[in-house]
Amino acid sequence: METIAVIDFETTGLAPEQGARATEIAVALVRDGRVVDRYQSLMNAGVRVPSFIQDLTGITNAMIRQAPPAARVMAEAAAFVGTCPLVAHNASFDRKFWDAELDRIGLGRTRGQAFACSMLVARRLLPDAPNHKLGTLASFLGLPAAGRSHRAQADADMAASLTLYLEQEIQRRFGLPVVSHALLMALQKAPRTRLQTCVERFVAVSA
DNA sequence: TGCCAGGCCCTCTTTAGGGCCTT
Repeated sequence: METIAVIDFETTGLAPEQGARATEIAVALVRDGRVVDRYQSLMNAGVRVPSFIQDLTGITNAMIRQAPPAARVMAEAAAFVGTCPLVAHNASFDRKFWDAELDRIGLGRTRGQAFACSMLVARRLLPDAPNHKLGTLASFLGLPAAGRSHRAQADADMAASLTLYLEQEIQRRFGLPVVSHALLMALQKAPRTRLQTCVERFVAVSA
C-alpha cells in the first residue's frame, strides 16, 4: 500500500527567492486511509521572524533561537519522508521551500518524487466550497480539529485529513477501489469539466 | 519599518486583468 507524505511549512515570508526561510516543518505520513506517523520541528535558519508572521503563526524569535539548526531539521525531515510522494495544500508554495531548504544542504537536486496539491484537487472536486483555504475546507467538510492553525503540525494534519477525504470522494464518485498519488497528480491538472475522462484515461493507461 | 512571488484559473478572455492561495 502506497505511503504519502503530507507536509506543511511555516516560513518568514512567501518566497525563498526573496530571502524567506522556513521556521517550522511538519510531515504526516498517510497510509491505508489514516495518518500512520508524524514528524515536526521548529528550525533556526538564523533569520528574524517578521512581527506579522509572529502574529500569524505564534512562532516567535525566542522560539526560533532555541530551535535546532535548519540544516539538521531538514536532513531529518528528508530522511523521514524518504522516497514517499508528497502532498501539500497549495503545493507550489511548500515545494519551493522544500527544494530551497534542501538545496542549501546539498540535497535539493535529489528529489525524485512528485508534489501533489490538495488545493488544486479540491477546487475540482469541491467547486461549491465557500473558498479553498485549508481551514475553510476543513470546516466545510467537518474534518477533525487539528489544533492551532498556521502551525505546521496542525496544518499538515488538516491537509492529511483533506487528502484522505478527497481520495474517498474520488473513489466514491468514479467507482475506484483505490486512489494513487499519481491519480491525484493527473486530476489536479485536468479541466474541471473533464474529470471523468481524466480518470478513465488514467485507469486505462495504468491497467 | 515596509516591502516582496508566482502558478492557477475565471472571465466583462485569448493582443489581459485580477482574484485566489500559501507565510
